[in-house]
Amino acid sequence: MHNDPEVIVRSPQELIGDLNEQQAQAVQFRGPALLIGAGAGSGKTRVLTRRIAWILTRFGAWPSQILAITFTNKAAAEMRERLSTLIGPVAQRMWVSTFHSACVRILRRDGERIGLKSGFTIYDTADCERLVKLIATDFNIDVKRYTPRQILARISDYKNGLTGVRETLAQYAPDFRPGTRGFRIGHIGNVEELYAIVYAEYQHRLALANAVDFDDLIVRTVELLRTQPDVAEYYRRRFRYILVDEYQDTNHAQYVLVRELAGVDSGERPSSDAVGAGRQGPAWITVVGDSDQSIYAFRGADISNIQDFEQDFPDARTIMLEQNYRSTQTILDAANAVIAHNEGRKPKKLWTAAGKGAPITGYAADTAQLEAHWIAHEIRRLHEEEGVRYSDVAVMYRANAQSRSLEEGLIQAHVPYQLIGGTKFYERREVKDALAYLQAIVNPADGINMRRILNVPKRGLGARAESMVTVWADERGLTFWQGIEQADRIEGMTTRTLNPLKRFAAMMTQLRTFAAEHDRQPSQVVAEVLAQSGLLEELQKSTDPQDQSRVENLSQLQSVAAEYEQNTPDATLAGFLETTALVADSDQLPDEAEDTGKVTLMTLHTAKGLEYPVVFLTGMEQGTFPHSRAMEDTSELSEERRLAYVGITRAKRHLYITRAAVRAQWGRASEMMPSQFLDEIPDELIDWKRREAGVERMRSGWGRGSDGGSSYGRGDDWDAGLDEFGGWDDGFAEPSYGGSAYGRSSYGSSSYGSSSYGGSSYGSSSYGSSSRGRSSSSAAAPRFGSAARERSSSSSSGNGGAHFSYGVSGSSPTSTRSSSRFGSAASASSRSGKVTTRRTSPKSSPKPASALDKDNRLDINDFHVGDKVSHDSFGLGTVLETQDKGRNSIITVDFGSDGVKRLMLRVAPIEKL
DNA sequence: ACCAGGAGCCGATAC
DNA sequence: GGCTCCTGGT
Ligand SMILES: Nc1ncnc2c1ncn2[C@@H]1O[C@H](COP(=O)(O)OP(=O)(O)OP(=O)(O)O)[C@@H](O)[C@H]1O
Repeated sequence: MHNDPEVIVRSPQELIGDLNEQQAQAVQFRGPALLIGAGAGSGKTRVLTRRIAWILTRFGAWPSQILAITFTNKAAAEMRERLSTLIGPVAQRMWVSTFHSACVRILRRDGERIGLKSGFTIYDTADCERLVKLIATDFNIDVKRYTPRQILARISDYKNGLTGVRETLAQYAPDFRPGTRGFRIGHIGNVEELYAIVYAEYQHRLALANAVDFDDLIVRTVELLRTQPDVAEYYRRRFRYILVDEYQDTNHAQYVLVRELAGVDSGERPSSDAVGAGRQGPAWITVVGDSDQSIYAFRGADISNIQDFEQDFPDARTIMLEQNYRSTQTILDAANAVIAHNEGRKPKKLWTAAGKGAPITGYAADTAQLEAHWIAHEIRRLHEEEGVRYSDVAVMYRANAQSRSLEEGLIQAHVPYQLIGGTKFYERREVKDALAYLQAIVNPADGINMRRILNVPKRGLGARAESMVTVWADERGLTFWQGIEQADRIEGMTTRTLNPLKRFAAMMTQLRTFAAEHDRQPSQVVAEVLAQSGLLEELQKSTDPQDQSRVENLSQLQSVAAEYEQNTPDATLAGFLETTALVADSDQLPDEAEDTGKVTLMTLHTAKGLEYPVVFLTGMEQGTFPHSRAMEDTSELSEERRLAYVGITRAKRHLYITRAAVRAQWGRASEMMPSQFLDEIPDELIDWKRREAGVERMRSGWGRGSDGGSSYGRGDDWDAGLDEFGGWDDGFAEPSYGGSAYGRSSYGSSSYGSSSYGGSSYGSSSYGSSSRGRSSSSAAAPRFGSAARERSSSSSSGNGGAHFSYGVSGSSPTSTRSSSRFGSAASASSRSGKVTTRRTSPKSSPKPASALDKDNRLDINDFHVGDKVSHDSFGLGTVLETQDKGRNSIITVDFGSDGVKRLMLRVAPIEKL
């Protein structure tokens, strides 16, 4: 055995001594293909880490021979961290990363071979949408009918399934040639034809722009390996052990990637004398996953990858882990009961030695606000009475939109929290603008980013200028940037446009020179861009209070760049941009050991792989969770159920499940029925603090109490007051609790900003993973103290330099106005579940008419000065003036307190009284 | 070319 | 409640 001298050799005892029988077997397993299948919390990740250490020390592998794939950057950093303690600092040099990061690395090295130049740009979803929109406009495609989103989803499906442009074209549009100028889509007999055409053009333009989208990172790497045998050979020799975590959420492209990297189909024979995978033959593959936790089908994850593993890989073995080390029996029972409702799965026997533990606590609130209120106060109670640390509590929800009311509840109760996900820092407009400059500098062929910045800040280069350059450049087969460079050769260009164009070109050239000279100091390039472009200046001059926080975001961007620079030995501008493209929500999560003193709020999806002593699953309602769009279809519903399973199994000791009887959405209130998942949990596991909401109780009649009412009583006194008095009628419009606490005062300061983006979110933790150690963010010592202080002080932790607070404005709470929407009762009893509840009107609009050809057929001549009219949003008004302009007639109405409005009659939602 | 205001459209989950 | 598109006016 030839161990890497830098690897600390661990004894078997150290590596498997504290594992159970199956775990130990999995760690030591010798063979080309191993699936560690297991239920939640059975130690899969732990086993995977130990197995890596085992391979290194017992099979004599070198760290460079290992490729370990995790689901998130965060998980990669954590695994690397654990490996460091096991085998020493060499771990930092190992390939432990997500599929995407690994592929970027491969493509940066060898992408040239398939036409990707080294500075290639990674488009995010917004960029891709812009590109599709551009194509759609060029091709005369009705984006109302075929939304860019829809088209992109289809393209993504193609890619995840490794279906290439050539195939789709051959099948659906054999005559189309991408890049044909002046192409217009005519009558499409077949939607597939349209998709195929856009897909082809989209790929064509990506190639011209030297850009890739997220899916391409995988797909093009597969292409690279498949078409360039010597490159494939290189990686096959190099990676002798490939390990993949969360294998149930891999898609087809990723599956093929693993196969290609491992050389499973190369037909090469393994060296017979090797202890492990040896030097030749297919690499040894270990995958880890739980089919019941597959929750990313919507982005192509294919559960059959894990289900068929044994058939797919020669000599594959499966080892099941069955002991759960995380949760109490009660929590496991609930999880098992729920997931048992999914059809066509192999039942698992998962057990725990932990004992029953506390019952699950249930709570049915009247509204989402009250749900949040109850949760917040319960968390505070746990903290104050039971000494639970805030950072040991997580609040989870199905969709990001739900976080708002929860945040408000927590703020009111002075519970410090940290929100993970939602709108991301790098997606903010000003940050995206600055990044677009950087992209355009690194890769001027990138037309999307170049176009984006052409007139940001305003330079008098609008749509006309843009299209003139585009047309001229297209005709000559040049890029947009080349068009700009040669703008003075464009005919018919006025000096009014030409001058700013030339200035723009000069500025960009200058910035490019600067960037080339300072490639190792991205932060300096950022600073230069901010100054030279005028981005900063425009915002600084602005009086809009929002722009103040935008300035701070930009300065934050600069400190992020500085930090990247410090933590990355071979820092480059392109490298920096790459890290910004690949950040995920989960990167905002605090480090494992860290006590932030804050409750964590996140979606169920981001919660995957995590664990918390106390978990709140919120919004347990039909339509919310399971989500309305997923309720019709069995397979989507199954996925929702798996998501519920994931959620439940995040809890170690205490699980809460809550729901609201009324939830505001689209500004309207809808009645929500209890989630069917609640019915699927055995009732005796749940201690309902409040089983029915006020509305529901009123309907089923007071006298009877709740439907079988086992545990109604205890703990009810607290909310009894709310129920009877604040709960339903008054309480909805204007909550009676807390007196005037609903007021603005508690929103003051920077609480929003610091809790969302502050702390380690975008500072240290984001970048630790990209290279070396995690920048010692351990400096952020846990602080306790008054909740309020905790919140406002947190913004200064971590990164040196600019802390930023993010606009407080516009986030004032609005108590939902109900306007009697639910007088018409669905007489269902509260726990009947199982039925679609939401009274949203069925979407049956066949052709959404564009606003252009919209006409309410009102005649201006029917209106006279002094007439009373009623407007959908402004209410009652008096006609002041009418202007007969035919189709574009204008009516001026005085709406009293809402002011005087000039309305276009054709589209105005008004009615003559 | 740019701004303001109005209307209508939507909206899951995310690398 | 939030975002984008549209319009008319500057
Ligand atoms: N042999 C063991 N002894 C004690 N604790 C263990 C053992 N194995 C795992 N654990 C603990 O159990 C918990 C769950 O482990 P881990 O996160 O690896 O599970 P998992 O299978 O990846 O879970 P999930 O699939 O739900 O994300 C962790 O807190 C881990 O430390």
